[in-house]
Amino acid sequence: MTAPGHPDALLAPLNPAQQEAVLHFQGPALVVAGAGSGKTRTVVHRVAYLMAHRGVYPGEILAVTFTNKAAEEMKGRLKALVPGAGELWVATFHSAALRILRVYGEAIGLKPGFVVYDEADQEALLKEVLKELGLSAKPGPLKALLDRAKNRGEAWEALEIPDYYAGLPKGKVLDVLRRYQEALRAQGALDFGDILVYALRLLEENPEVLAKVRKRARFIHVDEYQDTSPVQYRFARLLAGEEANLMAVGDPDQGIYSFRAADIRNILDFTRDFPGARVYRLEENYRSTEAILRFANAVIQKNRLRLEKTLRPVKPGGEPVRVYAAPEAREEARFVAEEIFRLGPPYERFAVLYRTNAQSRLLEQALAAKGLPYRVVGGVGFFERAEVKDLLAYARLSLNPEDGVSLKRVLNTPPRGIGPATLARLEALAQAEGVPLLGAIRLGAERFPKPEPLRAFLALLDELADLAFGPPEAFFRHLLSATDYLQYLKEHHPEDAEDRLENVEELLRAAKEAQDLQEFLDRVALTARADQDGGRGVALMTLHNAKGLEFPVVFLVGVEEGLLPHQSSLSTLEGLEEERRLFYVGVTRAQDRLYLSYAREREVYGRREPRRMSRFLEEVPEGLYLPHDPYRQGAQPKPAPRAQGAFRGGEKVVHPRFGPGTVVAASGDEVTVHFEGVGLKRLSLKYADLRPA
DNA sequence: AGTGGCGCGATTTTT
DNA sequence: TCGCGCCACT
Repeated sequence: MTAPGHPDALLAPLNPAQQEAVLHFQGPALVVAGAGSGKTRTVVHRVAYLMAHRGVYPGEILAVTFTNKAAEEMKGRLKALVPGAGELWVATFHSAALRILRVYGEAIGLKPGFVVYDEADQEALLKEVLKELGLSAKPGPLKALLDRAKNRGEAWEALEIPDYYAGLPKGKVLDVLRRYQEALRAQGALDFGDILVYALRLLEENPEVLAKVRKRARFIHVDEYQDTSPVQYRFARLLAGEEANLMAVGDPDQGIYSFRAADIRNILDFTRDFPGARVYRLEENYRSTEAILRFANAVIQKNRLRLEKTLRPVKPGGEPVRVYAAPEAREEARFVAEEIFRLGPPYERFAVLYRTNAQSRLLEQALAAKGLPYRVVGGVGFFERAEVKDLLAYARLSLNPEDGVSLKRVLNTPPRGIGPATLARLEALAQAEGVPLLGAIRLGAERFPKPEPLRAFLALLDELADLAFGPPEAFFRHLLSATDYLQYLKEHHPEDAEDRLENVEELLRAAKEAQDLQEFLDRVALTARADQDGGRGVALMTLHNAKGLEFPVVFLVGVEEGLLPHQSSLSTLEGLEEERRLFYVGVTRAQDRLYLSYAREREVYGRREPRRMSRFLEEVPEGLYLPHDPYRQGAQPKPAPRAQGAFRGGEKVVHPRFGPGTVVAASGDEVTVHFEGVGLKRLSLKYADLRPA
């Protein structure tokens, strides 16, 4: 055993390739880390090593993760490993950028109370702009255009827009984009894309700010580097500066965010962009069994745009991958539920992965029908509930009275006699006087024949503004009582008032933990739907949300043409290859057991459509999986749980997870086995699928 | 001001 | 098939 202070303590648990990466000190480095190769572990140990043995202060280290959840996890692991880890800056690109903007944003003209608009707010504002310009077009495609421009850091003019887009001529499209951006600025609001664009501009235009931030980021790690967008790339590169103590970690085979302008060429070209970069390759896979890994390797091999690499299994053997062809989608879902029921608790070990959110419904129904507990990760999020959004809108408005989207949301919620007619008059007044909507309300409170509702509303806002800098919980408590909001919920949503009241309670609980309202709102804005998990039971999620996670048993459903690869991806090779990577990501989430399924018939928009097996599955050599026949398999209780006393001391056995081992002791249902490289494990024969070697 | 009926579009993925 | 927006009606 090595003393904790000794360098070896941080290296000992790692394989040689991981150790090399951990020992990397200065200059650029690329860690090509295959699925399940101990990527996070390596980064965590590298950070710890920098602190413990290279004299780097925690306050000089920045680690960028893909989600807030990943950031929390990394922080937790570091705290357990080294003292002083509390000072580390671990964040997503967006939260890091927002933090910079909160501190230094005034340098580029941002007002202190600026708000962050989420997708729904963004869409609401776009709709307003369209209405204002007298255009009828769908906000969706325009939003996609905005996102693309911002993620790439390009001006509108540089965008490739067809002559007609979203039903509008190109010139009008540009008008909308410009007007939208102007409206954001006027109300002191940033959308998601702006956060990075503004932060980048701030750093580019203000050398003294850049210098300060660089001091907090002398050593930078970027996780999931294959999914960085051009703006994120520039952000990281700018922070890294000449010294370029930048460690990029990722796997080109897992790049699945091109729709967010992520480009796997960022990782493929890393050594060109950062001359002299060292490359470390982690190809040993600790997660999946050999059977799963051989399947995964066969899948990804078909891609052309990639760096050649083959993951090597650490866990030999394993259950064969099973493929179930269901006659139709409901039966597919039933099969999943049945199989989970058969394998039994704990249910946290199961994940059901799918391409589109819409697929979750049948699965939820099937699981519920069997009484199995489940959680949908990243579905309609808590912070997207109407009642929660209402209360948050009041909060944003209290910090930033210019926020028109929030103002309109709460103006008549709960109803207080300021309906559509009044709103129209107010908007006309605002237009005529050239004042913001709130200003028009002030004027209206003087001039309108029925000013009381407006005056009462203004008085409410004043009260709330006074509380906006106090404890968030007190703010919300006052808001609830002043608006009689709970009563409003009970009256207007009698069917599900209980749920909604509970959500309000939950919001109050969350607010209690925040330091102030501003910090609370920022956190809410950047909390991904997938970040709020925590529940128990079978995990249901999209393939995108499954990135970075692992489960003992994985069901990947809807492995069929049109769904995976998705219909919309078929026109380009890049699109198709990204779908294949998505499939690969799903497959490599599985530790011990992997089930794939598809339906021969599925309802699409209420129409029954024939479907067929995904080309990705057809590409895989037949020997790498087993067709699953539920009428033979499912009828039997279990793949032979071994009878008690079936093993004797000294006997050689194989475990699907731990690999080969030797039985040390056996009594009744309990067996103690020594596994090579793992150590002693006590197993229950009822659950462990232990076999004679 | 609030409710109820009807028609149409939606589903790719999300920080 | 379903949820939302729009419109008409009370």
